[in-house]
Amino acid sequence: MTPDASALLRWYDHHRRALPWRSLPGQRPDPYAVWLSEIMLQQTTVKAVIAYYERFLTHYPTVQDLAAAPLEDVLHLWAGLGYYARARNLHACAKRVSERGGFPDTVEELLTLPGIGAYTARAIAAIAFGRPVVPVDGNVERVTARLNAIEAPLPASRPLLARQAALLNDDQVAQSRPSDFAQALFDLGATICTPRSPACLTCPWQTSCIAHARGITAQLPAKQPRQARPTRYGAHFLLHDSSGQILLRTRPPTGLLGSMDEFPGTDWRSTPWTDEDALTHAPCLTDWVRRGEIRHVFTHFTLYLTVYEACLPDGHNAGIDSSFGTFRSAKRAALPGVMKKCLALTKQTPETR
DNA sequence: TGTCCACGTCT
DNA sequence: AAGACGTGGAC
Repeated sequence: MTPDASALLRWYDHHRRALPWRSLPGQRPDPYAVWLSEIMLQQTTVKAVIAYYERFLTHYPTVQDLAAAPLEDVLHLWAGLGYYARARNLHACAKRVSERGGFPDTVEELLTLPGIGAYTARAIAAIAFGRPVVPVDGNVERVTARLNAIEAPLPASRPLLARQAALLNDDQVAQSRPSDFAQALFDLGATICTPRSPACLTCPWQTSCIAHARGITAQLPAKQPRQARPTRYGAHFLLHDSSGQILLRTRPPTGLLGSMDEFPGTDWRSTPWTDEDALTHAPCLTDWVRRGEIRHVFTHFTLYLTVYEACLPDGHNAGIDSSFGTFRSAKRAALPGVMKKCLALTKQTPETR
């Protein structure tokens, strides 16, 4: 049976989270703000997003401002948030939206924009434009799996979960407040129906939850075990010049860390490097100091990097091949988290960064 | 230390 | 259409 949308909305009216991209009750939301927040929230927690969201809005108050900015600047602002294809798509999407004079207000049209898929199209349509659709994110999947006690493991159960989630909308009350209903589902998943130890005692849908009745809430949704993450190894070289700049290069525009900056280094292979072996890939022959090792976990592999550092005496930077990059300010670079970890191992003082 | 969260989109 | 794609925090 369909759970009671009224009960959820009553709960939401009292317990909604105050988030920077949420307009006050009764206020019309800014589609730009909704879109920006939804792109940032893909695969990323609210806590991590808030500071980035505020900085983006300060730098680019409108979608036209964002569209007019160089991609470099956008990537610099995004650096550290991860999944950098989102930033590249964000910029491309801003240009499209700016050209067409605003965001489209239907799921179908939203789906044609870069970086907007099934979830985000529905989230924007519901939250910004009041379309009666249910965006299905990880929260909603979890709520749905529990409400219906769906024991089949993800990802195979995904289509079924999406169909069940759509049924939540078979309720006049839900359809009368699509924006609040969608956000109420997110908040329920984030604060009550949490992955571990859900707070069923205070859940507005407790009485219609089959998993709760059966006592299997914490085990749902079931997941297919993931395969082990392989390990890779590399070495990177942090070379300072006499003016406090550092040797940096920009990665290729697609693929892993696409268009982001990095310190020159070896490739990332499945066997460790010896110092001797790694140093043959250094940008120049000099007194390299081994600063240590960092560990970084990507989605599909774990990476160990050895970090070497050296300072180039005056007037020696001309001898470095351009394939190793150029001397630039690390502060202004678009450094992904893994490169920031390398930088943190160096001996330089914070103000030189 | 290692596992999970974390579907979200694109190719 | 299965795999690529980051990060940080909870436990």
